[in-house]
Amino acid sequence: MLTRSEEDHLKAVHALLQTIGADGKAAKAAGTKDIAERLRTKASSVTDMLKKLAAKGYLKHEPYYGVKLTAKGETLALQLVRRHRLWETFLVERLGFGWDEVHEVAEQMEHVASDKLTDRLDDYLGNPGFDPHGDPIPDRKGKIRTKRTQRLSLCKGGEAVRIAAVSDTTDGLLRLLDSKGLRIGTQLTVLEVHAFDGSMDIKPKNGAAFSLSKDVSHHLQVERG
Amino acid sequence: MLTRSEEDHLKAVHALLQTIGADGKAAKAAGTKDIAERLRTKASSVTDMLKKLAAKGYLKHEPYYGVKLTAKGETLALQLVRRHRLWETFLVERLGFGWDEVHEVAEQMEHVASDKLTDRLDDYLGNPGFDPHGDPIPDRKGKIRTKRTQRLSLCKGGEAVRIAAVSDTTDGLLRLLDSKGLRIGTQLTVLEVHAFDGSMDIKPKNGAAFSLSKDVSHHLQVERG
DNA sequence: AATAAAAATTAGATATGTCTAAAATAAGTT
DNA sequence: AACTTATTTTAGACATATCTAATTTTTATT
Ligand SMILES: [Mn+2]
Ligand SMILES: [Mn+2]
Ligand SMILES: [Mn+2]
Ligand SMILES: [Mn+2]
Repeated sequence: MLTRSEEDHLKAVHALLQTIGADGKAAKAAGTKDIAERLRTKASSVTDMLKKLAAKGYLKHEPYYGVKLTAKGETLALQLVRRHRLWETFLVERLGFGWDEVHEVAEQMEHVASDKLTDRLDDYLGNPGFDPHGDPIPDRKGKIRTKRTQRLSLCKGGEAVRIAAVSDTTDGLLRLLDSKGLRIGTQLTVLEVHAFDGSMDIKPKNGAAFSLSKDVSHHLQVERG
Repeated sequence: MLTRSEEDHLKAVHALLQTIGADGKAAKAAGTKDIAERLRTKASSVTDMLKKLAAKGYLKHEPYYGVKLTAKGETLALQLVRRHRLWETFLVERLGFGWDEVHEVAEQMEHVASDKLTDRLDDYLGNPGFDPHGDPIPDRKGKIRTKRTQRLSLCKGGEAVRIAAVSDTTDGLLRLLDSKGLRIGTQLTVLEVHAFDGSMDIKPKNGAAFSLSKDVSHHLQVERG
C-alpha cells in the first residue's frame, strides 16, 4: 500500500505526462520541478519520493532527465484518476456541490482504497464517462473514452465549437465561467482573435457575444461542432 | 487539523469512555493499554499521542491514571463518530454493502474533513438517526438520540426484547448473526440462561428456537419489547 | 567554446509516528 | 506489610516526509 503522498506524486507524474506542451505534443518524461510545483512542495522532496516510487516499481527514474511510469504505475495512476473523478461526479450529481467546490474534497476521497467501493460507486452513478469538468473517467479496467479536443486558444475566427472540458484545479476559472454562462456542452462561435493580447471574441449559441482573455481560452478544451 | 492517527486516538478515547464496564457503569477515564489494544498499537506509542493531544487541548491527561476528553475533544470525537456512521449508512443503504463489510471502509472515509460534505451527506440520506449496526448518529450539533438498551447477556429467562444494536467492529459476529437470521429490530424471547457457560436459549418471533453463546449475547444490545 | 542560468540531486536538519527495553508507579495477593 | 503482577511512562532507536543550502548536471546565451 502506498501512502497518500506517494499516491499524489504518482498522480502528478501521470498528469504531467498527459499534458500537451507548447510544442503540441506530450512530454516523454516528467520533470522534478513541475511535479514539485503541482504538489506545492520542493524539488528535493520530489526527488526523494521519485526514488522511493522507482524502488517500488511504479516508475523509472533517469537522474537529471525525468521519470516515466511503468505499466504498474500507469495502472495505479489510472485507478486514482478514476476514484477522483467518480467522487467529483458524486459530489455534483448527488450532493449538489458546485463544480468549483469538489476538487479539494475529491483530492482526499481518492485515497480511500477499496475496489469494491469504487466499482459500486461507479454503478451507482450509472457508469459515467466524464466528470463534471468534462474529463474522462477510466472504467474498472483503466480504459478511457477519448474525445478529440483542442485548446480554445488555438481556434481561429469563424470556427464553431463546443466546450468539452475545463481544468478542475482552478476554482477561480470555474466561477468565472459560471458567471459568463459557459459550461460543459456550451456551443459557441469564435468571432475574432486579437493578435495583440491573444484575447478572443466569442458568441455562445444562446446569448450575446463577449470576449475572453487568452488565460481563459488556454484552459478550455473544445471539440468541433 | 489533526492527523488520521490523532483522530483515531481521540475516537478510541471517546469510545472507551462510553463503554459500560463489568461494574455496570462507564469509566471515569480511559486507560493507555485499552486504547493501545483498540488501535492495535503499543502502550508507549499511545502515551506519546495522549501527550500531544493533551497539549493541543483535546483531552486532559493525568499520568498513570488516564485521560478524559475536554469539551473541544468531545465535540471533535462526536464529529468523527458522525462521519463514520453516516458513511456506513451510505455504503449499506445506497451502495448495497453488507453490514459486515462497511466498518473498515468507513474507518478511512471518516477522516475526509469537510463540514459541507458531512452535512450534505446527512441530508442526502434523510438525516438517519441510527447506522446499520443500530448505533446512534450524532446530528450536526453533536446531539445523539439515545435508546435505553442493555446487553442481551444480562437478560433473564422469560424476557421479551428487540435487538437494538450490535458491535460493528467484529465482522465475524455480524456474519454469524446473518446466518441465524438475527438483525436490528428482530424481536425475540429469552427461554433459558444456562449457568454453566452463560449460553442462552432464545426464540425469535418468526422462527424456531436456538441457542447463543455468551460471547454473542454479550455483544448484542437489546431494548424492551 | 566559454559562461550564465536553470534544473536536479545530495547532504544535513527537523518533525512525526512508531517500536523495544528499562524504569516508575499502581493494583492485587498472600 | 511485603511481595508480585499489571499498567504506565521514559529513554533511545528507526523509518517517513519534509525542508534549506550546497553541489552537480543540463540547457541556454553570449
Ligand atoms: Mn479534480
Ligand atoms: Mn490526493
Ligand atoms: Mn463502524
Ligand atoms: Mn479511522
